[in-house]
Amino acid sequence: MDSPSSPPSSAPLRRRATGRATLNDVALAAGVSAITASRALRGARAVDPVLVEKVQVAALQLGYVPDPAARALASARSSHVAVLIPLLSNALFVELLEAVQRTLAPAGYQTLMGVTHYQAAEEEALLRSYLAHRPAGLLVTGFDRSEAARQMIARSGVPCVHLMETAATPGVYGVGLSQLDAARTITEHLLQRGRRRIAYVAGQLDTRVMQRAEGYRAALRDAGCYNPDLEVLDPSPTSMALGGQLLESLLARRPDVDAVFFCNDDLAQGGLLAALRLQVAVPGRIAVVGFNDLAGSDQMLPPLTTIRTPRAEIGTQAATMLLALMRGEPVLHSTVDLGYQLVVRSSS
Amino acid sequence: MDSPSSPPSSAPLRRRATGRATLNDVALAAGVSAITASRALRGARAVDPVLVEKVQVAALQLGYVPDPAARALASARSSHVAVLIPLLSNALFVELLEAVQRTLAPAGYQTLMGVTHYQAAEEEALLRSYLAHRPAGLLVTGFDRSEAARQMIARSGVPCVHLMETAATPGVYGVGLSQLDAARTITEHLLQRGRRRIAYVAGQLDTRVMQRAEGYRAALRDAGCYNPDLEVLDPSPTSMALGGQLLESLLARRPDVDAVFFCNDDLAQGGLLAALRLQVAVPGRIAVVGFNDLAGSDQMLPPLTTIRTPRAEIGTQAATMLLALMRGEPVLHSTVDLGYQLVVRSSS
DNA sequence: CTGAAAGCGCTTACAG
DNA sequence: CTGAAAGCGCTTACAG
Repeated sequence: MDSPSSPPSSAPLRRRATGRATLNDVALAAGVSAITASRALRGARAVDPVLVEKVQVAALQLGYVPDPAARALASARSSHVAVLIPLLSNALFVELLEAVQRTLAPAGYQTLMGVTHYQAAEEEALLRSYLAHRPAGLLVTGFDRSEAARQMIARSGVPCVHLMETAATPGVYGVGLSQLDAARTITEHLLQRGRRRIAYVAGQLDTRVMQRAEGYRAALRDAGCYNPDLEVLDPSPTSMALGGQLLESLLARRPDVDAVFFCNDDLAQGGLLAALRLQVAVPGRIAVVGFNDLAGSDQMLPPLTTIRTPRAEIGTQAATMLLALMRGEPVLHSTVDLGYQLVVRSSS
Repeated sequence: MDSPSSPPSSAPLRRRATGRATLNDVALAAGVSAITASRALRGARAVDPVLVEKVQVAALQLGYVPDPAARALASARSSHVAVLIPLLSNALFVELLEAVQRTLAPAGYQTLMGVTHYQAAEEEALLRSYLAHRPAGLLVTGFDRSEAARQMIARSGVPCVHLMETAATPGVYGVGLSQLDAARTITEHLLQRGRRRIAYVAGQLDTRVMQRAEGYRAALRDAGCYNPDLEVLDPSPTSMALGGQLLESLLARRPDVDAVFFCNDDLAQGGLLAALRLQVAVPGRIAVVGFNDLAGSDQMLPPLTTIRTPRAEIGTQAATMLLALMRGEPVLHSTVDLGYQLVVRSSS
C-alpha cells in the first residue's frame, strides 16, 4: 500500500488518519498479505485454517471493522438492500418492513426504506435514486408498476423479490398470498351465514384492493348474488373515518344491505364504530368483515371477523429468498404462496 | 447513460467497466479537470460560472450519477443518517421517521432506520453497527440511554440530535416537547371538569411515560388530590387490549375513580372500548383521556380527549437542525421546544 | 492455498 | 479560480 520509495523529505504523513485499524493493519499483525486477510475474514475461498485463526485474532485485537465504502467501491456491490413500500401509515407494511430488516441485518445488509405513496412517479424516483447506490438487492411491493420502473429494475441486474402477491411469471420472484382467494373465502363465509346482499366497500383502490374485489365478485357470482350496485369504490386513502362515512352513505342508499366486506381493517374498524354510533346492530342487521387482522380488530365491539395475512412471514421469507439470490445460490421456487387465515369473530 | 464512444475490440480494458459515466468522463467532455468537475457539481468553492455550466451540461448528457461509495471513501463521510427509534409498532415513531426522511432525502442523505425495542443493549448494538458505516449524522430518541451508548456517540464525533424531549444540557441538541408540562395540562383539564379521583394508567414505562407521570403527580399535588393508589404502572408493551384490561382491574379495585389518564392513545382507545363493553358511562361515570392524538382517537365512542404532540414537526425540525450541524453551519438554539395542544373531545 | 499489482471513483491537501 | 498528484481501504483478476 505505502510505496516505500516516496521520500517526501519531512512528514511520512498518511494524509487523513481515520484512526481505525485497516485490513492492512490486520494483515501485518497476522503476518499475511492483505488479500489473504480479506479472504480469511470474508470466509471466501479456501484459506489455511491456521491463517484464518491468526487473522481473526488480529482483527479482534485491533478492533477491526471493515469499511463498507471501500468494500463497495472495490467490489461494485454495496451492502444495502432497498425496500419499497406504498405507505408507512399502514401497519401492514410496517410489520413487513420490520420482518425484512430483522432478517437482513444479521446477514450484514442495511435496509434502505422508500415510501411510494402508491404513486408510480414516486416509485420511479426512488428506484432511480436507490439504484444509483448499487444496492445488493431490491424488495418491492406487488407487481403493479410503471413500465419505466420495471425496466430500471430489469436493466440494473439487481436481484429483486416482490412482496405481498403471488404471480407465476417465470424469472420473477415473489412471496405473498392470493388476495383474490382470500377475498373469495371471506365472502363465501358471509354467504354461508345466510347473507345475500353483501356490499364491498373499498378505499385506496390499489391493485391488491382490486384483486380482492375480484374475489368478492367471483364468490357472489357463483352464488348468483352479485350486484354491482353494492360495490362502493372510493379512491381516497383508507382510514377509520372513511370507513364510517362510507358505511353511513351506503346504508342511506341501500338500507337492505345485510353484510359489508370492507377491503381492510382500518375501514372496517371505522365502520364498526359508526354502526355503534348509528345504532345499527352488528351482526344483527348487518355483518361486518375486514381484511388483514390489524391491531385492535379483536378489541372492537363486536370483535371483527377478518382475514389474517402473514405479513411478518412474507417479509422474512422474501428477505431470505433475496439473500439466496444475492449470494448467487439457487432458488427453487420463484413464487411462494404463504396463504391466509379466516378469523371468525362476532361481527359476522 | 450509455457512453456512445466506448472503444471496442482492442480494449484498453478498464478492468471492470461498470458501464456508468464517471466524473472523469464528465470532466473530459467538459474540457476541464476531474477536480474542477467535482467542485462544479458539488457547488463547493468558487468555480467559473462558465465552466460550471459546461460541466453540468456534460453531466446531464452522460447521465452522470456520482458513486456514493467512492465519495464516502475519499471524503471519509457517508451520505447516511442513522435514525434510532424505540418501536415501529407505535404510529408516533413511524410519523416521526417519515418526517425525518422527507426532510433528509431531498438533501441527498439516506436514512438508515434502527429499532431499539426500548432495550439499551439493542441500542448499543445498533450504534456500534451504524457508527462503523461512518454516518454523516445521527438521530436518537430521547436522552435516556446507557453510558456506553452515550460515549459511543460522543467519541464518534458524529453530529447528533435527540428527538421527542427537551433538555437544557449545553452542547446537546434536541427537538421535542415537555412531556411533563403536557401531562400536567391534561390533568389540570380533568381537575377543572370537577374530577378528583383521577387515575394514571400506564404501560411500557419508558422515560417519557414516567415524565408524564410526574406531570400528573404535580398537578394533583397542587390540587391536593394526589393518591398513589390511583397509579397503575404496568411494564408490558402498550396495546388496546392492555388498556382494556388495566381499566377493568382498576375499576374492580377502585370503583370510586372518576377519571382515567392513560399514558397514550393506544391504551386509552382500548379503555374506551372496554368501558363500552362493561357499560361504564364515559364521561358520565368516568372521564377518559389519552396522550398523542393518534389515528382513530377522534373516531372513538365517545371521541377521545387527548394531547396532540407535533411529531411530524419534531421530525422535520430535528432533521433540519441535523442538516445544519452536518454542514458545519451554526445552530443558534440547541434545544427546540415545539409544545403540544390539548384536544378536548367528548370523553372528558 | 497464497500474493503482488492494479484499480474501483471519488476528494483532500497542496500549489499556483 | 484551477489542476497534478496522491490516496481513501478495500477486492478483482491474474499468476504461481
